[in-house]
Amino acid sequence: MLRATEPVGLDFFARPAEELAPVLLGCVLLHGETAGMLVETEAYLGLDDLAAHASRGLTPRTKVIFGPAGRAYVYFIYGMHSCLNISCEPTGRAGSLLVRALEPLLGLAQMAAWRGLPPHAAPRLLTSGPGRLCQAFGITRATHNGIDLLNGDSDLQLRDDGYKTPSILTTPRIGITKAADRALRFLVAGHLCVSGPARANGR
DNA sequence: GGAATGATAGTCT
DNA sequence: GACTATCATTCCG
Repeated sequence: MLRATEPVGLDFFARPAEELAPVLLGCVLLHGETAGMLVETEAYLGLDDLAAHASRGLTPRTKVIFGPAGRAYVYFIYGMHSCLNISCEPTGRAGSLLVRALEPLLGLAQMAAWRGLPPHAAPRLLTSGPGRLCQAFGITRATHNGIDLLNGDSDLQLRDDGYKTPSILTTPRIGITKAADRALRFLVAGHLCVSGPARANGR
């Protein structure tokens, strides 16, 4: 069932976000006893993408985006939520992917506990949304920002379980006001665990 | 089923 | 001092 064994290589990540985002659908995020498969991502580019944090240039907050690929960029938003990104592009160039939704695979009860939900809450409530999945995995800026997702010793890891996503849907990004017309959101068509309204997702 | 709203704190101007 | 890559709740139809 779960073949989450192969770490993903670094050179694989050192390319543009819009190219990498659809490819990472089907990869597995691993944190201790919990694991989830990526079913929805968004690409954020560099200086010419006004919706990206990195568009304002290098600041203390955005330094991970400009750093090496395959690192976790975790930021705190709206006073209460964390969001997880994966850095890409070679060092010195900005680019990242926002992880918007996962399909829970292992440790569902653990995720529910982190979310403050009953042990058998519906799986789609656990990780469908960037804020939700961070809460379910216990990911915060303080604990995970900047860590190497490709290192087998890391607390949080990204792996390739060889799953080929049958059908990928592309839509504009969600929750932004600038550059909102660019189709840089990628999701597994019709998947139960993607965020947003069902009709727009082929469900 | 869908729209509106409030909570709440880090970051940058 | 304004803004924000969100979520849960509360309405309304």
